[in-house]
Amino acid sequence: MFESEQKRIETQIKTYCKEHDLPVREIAWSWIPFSGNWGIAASFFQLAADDARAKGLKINVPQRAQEIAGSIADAIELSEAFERVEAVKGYLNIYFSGKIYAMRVIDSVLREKTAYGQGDATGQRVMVEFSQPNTHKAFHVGHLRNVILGNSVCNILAKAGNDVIRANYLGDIGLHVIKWMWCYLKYHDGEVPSGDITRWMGDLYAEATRRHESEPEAEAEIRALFARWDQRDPDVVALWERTRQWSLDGFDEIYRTLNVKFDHLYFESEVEDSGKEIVDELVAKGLAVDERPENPVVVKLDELCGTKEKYRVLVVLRSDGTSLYATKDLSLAIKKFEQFQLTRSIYVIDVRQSLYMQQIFKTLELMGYPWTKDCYHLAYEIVNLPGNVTMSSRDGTVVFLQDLLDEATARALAIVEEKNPALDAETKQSIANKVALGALKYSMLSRDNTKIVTFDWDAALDFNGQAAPYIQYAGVRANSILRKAGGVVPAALPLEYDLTVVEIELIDLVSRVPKEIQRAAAECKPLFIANLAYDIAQAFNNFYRLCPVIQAEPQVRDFRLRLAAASRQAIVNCLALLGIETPEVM
RNA sequence: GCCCUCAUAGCUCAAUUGGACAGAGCGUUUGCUUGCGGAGCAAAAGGUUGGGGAUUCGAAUUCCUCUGGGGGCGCCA
Repeated sequence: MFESEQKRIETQIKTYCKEHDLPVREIAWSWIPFSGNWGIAASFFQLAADDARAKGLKINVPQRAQEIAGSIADAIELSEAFERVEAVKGYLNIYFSGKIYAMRVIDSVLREKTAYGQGDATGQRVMVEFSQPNTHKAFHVGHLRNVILGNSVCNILAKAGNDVIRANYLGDIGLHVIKWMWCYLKYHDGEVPSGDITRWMGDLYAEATRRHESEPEAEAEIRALFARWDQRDPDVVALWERTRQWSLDGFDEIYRTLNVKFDHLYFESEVEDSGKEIVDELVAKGLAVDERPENPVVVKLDELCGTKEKYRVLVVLRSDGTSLYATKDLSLAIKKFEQFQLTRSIYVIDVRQSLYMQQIFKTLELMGYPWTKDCYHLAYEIVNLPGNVTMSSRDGTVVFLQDLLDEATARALAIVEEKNPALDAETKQSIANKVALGALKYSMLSRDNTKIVTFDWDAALDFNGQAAPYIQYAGVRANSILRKAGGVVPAALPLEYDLTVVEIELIDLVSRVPKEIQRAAAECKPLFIANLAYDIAQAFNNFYRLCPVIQAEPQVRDFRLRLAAASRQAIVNCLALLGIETPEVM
């Protein structure tokens, strides 16, 4: 908001240091705590310590830092954008001119609207691969975190100024698909899915797994079917195409419900053949060892890298010549960069794949691809059930996505009925969807990627406290004020009264949106945005309680209307980055 | 055995990336609606940041070590 003025002050400080024989260093600005007034702060401890070291002096650092801050405070000349400067406990605090700052923040939010927070174009093209569901399998709450996180990271990266390609990589072939088809042919031939497609597919997969374990002849039959697939037996291929489509239709439905879109779809089946060529190349280059048919084709990474028990061994092809996950992933990585000229490739995959991802990247590096340094595994922890039980479609310990969504929406709808009985049914349903989905998404995005989420029905369906509905509600309240005031946001106007502390805090938080977006993008952490959205909502509720808007005198009223509109916009923008919609009423 | 990861209020999590008094929600206790929407607000109680050491003017944050959870480690994905 005050970048140019800030630069000028930095120059002044550096000049002062030069003139007074002090070390010159970059100034790291931070916010001033204890809000009430706002501005920027820089500490001088480091500078004081460096100075003492350089001159061989023994000093009390905090005291010396305070002296330096004090004399800089005296020497500095402020433009009218700043109100005052003071030295406190070794910090130099420079307070913005409240009125100018407040106007700038609100004006820019209302001018830019949904684009508020949009960063300058970085020229970077980033592909984010996420979701990666397997066809012929269930889609449960454990898969939800990936989709929600990946989607939000895409939103944030794009908002930060990157050209983002949203990619999905579907596991449409492999042993699990063959197993599914075996069970289908033997026990369900001719059946078609009804109702919830994904669940139907998932149930059949669970049955296949059960039968595979209990029926002695299963193993041989499944292997025979795999062989027919490998020969591209037309009947098997036709069945595969038909059943695969069922899953894809089911996934489309889920993505539509979650409001998630992809720019590009990759299928495992399309990189299988090229993957096998990569394996040949690896063997030819001496990077992989082919000991078939006794052993599979492996890349002995530790031997190649001179490391011990770090990268282990990557198996790239089965001894019978069929492909593995790694076969296809190597090929896919190359395809991505060639196809889209990426500057960065992000894989949103759970933390259990960390070693595997390192192996893939290392192998590609050994093959000589210079872009492997631009590949990044965004690891997140999994969603467990209470008692540290991992969700597993095989063991039937899953919470189905649809069940969760239905339950959440039903509860949200009941509350809307209670709060807003006059609304028409369609509006109520739409609000319930936004609230329920918001609550689920927020609960997964408001904690660090490295933290395990323990799924708990009550926690997932709690609409109170630090949760999306609280934030949405703040936006709705702002909307309500604006509606009552005639639905028109007043044009920009000069600020003619002294702001209260709560207004200042609110404006301060609203002003942080662009910087937090950059920070969240740099670290792929939607958490930062989730926290900020909550802080803004909380500050808005304070404002709502303490600062009358509609009954205020005209000039105050108009400014506060603008502040309410800006607050709502900031909330809407932040929630949008998390993939959460803000309703008009709720 | 090797590697990764987590440990902060009774519970679930934050903490501007090494800075100013470690903050929220839930739960507990006590209050607040002829006032712009109570899915809200205010107050109280709750902490030796798992233990120990090191670096630093300064450590929840970095390093070492120990303890305790979770995960991964040659033909699953």
